[in-house]
Amino acid sequence: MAGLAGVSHMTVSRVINGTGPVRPETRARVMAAVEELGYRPNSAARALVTGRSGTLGVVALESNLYGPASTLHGIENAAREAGYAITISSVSRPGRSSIADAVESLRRQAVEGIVVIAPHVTAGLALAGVPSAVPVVAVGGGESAPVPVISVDQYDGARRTTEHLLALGHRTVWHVAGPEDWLEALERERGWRETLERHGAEVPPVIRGDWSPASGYAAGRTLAKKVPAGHGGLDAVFAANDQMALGLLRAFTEAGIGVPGDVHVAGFDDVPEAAYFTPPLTTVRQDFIEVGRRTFGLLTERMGGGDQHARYLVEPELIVRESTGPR
Amino acid sequence: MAGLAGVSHMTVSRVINGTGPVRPETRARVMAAVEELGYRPNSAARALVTGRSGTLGVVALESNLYGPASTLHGIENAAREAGYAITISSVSRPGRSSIADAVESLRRQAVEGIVVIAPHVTAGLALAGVPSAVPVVAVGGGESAPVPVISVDQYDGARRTTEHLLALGHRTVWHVAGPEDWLEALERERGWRETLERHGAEVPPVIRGDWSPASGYAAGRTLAKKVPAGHGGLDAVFAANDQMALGLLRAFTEAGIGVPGDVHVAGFDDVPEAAYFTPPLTTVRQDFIEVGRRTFGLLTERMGGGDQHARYLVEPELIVRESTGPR
DNA sequence: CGAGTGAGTGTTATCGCTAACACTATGCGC
DNA sequence: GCGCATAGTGTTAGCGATAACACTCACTCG
Repeated sequence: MAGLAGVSHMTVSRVINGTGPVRPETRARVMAAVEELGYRPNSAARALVTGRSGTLGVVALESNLYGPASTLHGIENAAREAGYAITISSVSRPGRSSIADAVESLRRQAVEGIVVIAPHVTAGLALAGVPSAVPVVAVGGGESAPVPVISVDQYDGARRTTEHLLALGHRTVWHVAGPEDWLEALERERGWRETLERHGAEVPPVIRGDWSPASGYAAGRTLAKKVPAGHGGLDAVFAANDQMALGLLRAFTEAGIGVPGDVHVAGFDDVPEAAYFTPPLTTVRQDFIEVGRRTFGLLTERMGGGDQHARYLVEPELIVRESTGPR
Repeated sequence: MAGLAGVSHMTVSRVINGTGPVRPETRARVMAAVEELGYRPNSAARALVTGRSGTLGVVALESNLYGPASTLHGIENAAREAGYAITISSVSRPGRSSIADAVESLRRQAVEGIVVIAPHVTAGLALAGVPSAVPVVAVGGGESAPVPVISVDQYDGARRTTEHLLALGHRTVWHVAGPEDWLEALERERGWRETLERHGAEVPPVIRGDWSPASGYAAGRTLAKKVPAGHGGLDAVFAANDQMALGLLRAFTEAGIGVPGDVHVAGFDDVPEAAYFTPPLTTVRQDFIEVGRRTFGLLTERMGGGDQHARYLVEPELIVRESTGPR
């Protein structure tokens, strides 16, 4: 390689990295040789000597859930723009040890920083146990995590939705919550509960689902059976995500309960399908691109020695559609 | 490190990799030192000397589309089980050059093999232009690609669906296709068309969407306007994915056309929501875990010098639900 | 009982690159 | 015309690991 261009390997390095002065004609000769030989610098050797791998690690949940998956895309985007490669360590079942394992395996990959997409309550604990020679930031992670955290303001999204439903004149709002071990589920539930309390509305018992349409469907059947629709009975239901809202809609349809005629329903996430449900679903949109950008920003800051306890909240947006429309 | 354990660095290497004989007590001393120092072998150094990075690259589409995203999970799974790390190079807009770029950037990362999730017609071309010092396999890629290809048998899925609809007594079946530059869309369309022809049914003009619910909705409005429902008019519609089918359902509902009462509708993908659409959707399920496993298998085979032109088809499964149920 | 064997460990070279410094030629200021 | 800066290039060392081989024992075997 250096031979073909008639220069030392050092000059090749300079040309490729754009470091140091090189005479234009020399540069051209080197480039030509690079082209001819299809030369590609060995990233391992470079990483070895510079101590920088140019790679970020992401611990992600292996699921198609809209939120986590979109967050991942947002981060990928930001990292790619900044010239970082991304290696993914996905976790099929989140938990203390699996997250710790994933982080460990990324550290072995010599990543320069780690993003943990950790919507679980256990994630904070897991991160607490991780020695952090490598900078770590969490997305949607626990308050208690000893690392910077970026989240969408789930509480506020739930507050807005609940207030929207109350403003429609309902006595109260039922809630189909997500799993107890998901922070987002807890935050949404808290936002809903405290909003009801603040408005002096009765707080009905929570019905818990697992994010799946099936669990929403089950919740819908329970509600349809237990609570007579309308007239101060079942007026409004806020589901913690759109998939469960879909299950609700299905159950209500089967039970002959009309939406929005008899009941108002709202979801959370604004999946692409939500606008085409029957009826189109009122829901909460989260800006995952922004989340990704912020996350990456915090990570680079952290790599530069920034604050361990930074917190950043992204505001969500309420999207009103027919499912909470006029009757 | 070696000092603390009172051995040479070579013995440490042997303990960590389990190569060569080491006396149990020596091993224990080394392990203790590793533990105490939190020592982690430097992967760059190892990669440099062994020439193996332990990393696979995946070129993926940056989208939440169910198929590609699930395929990615399937591959991650298989790779993780085999102890490979995964680095992702995602492509926001697929095309010849962007795919070539992504492959290039992965090669610079010194990955040992590359999987291209390439549902585009251009992907085959892009791969043709890639010098393959690194083994490459494609998922859902073009027939013409000069690399091994794993796909779900889209043609067969479409055939089964179309035959199912014809068996319900319809004169013909309309088709809402995916974008022309997606191979899967073309295969599904071909399966539909040829099945109609084989049964001597008239082939209505294709309505083309872009996978989105919005495009399905637009298609539904067009159909509802142009073709009177039932009685040898609009009887059955096969949408190339579930999201578009959802749009169809929405449009039909708005137009007062009942499903399955007036029209039968089928989709493709079996997204988790499909069973909870109104009505629950008949669709085609693809086994992405199997696809991932096969893909990884072909890749390792290829890394060992296997056939360049291997092809593997995974059979899909028709899931019948209410949307093509009794009227 | 000497040679051979294999377990257990150390020594050295090397992977491909960049950092650091060394060297040469050219141009500039005074 | 002499020193001195600077452009442009080369030389050398070393990143942290493994491969390959060398070495030392202890033990077996004929």
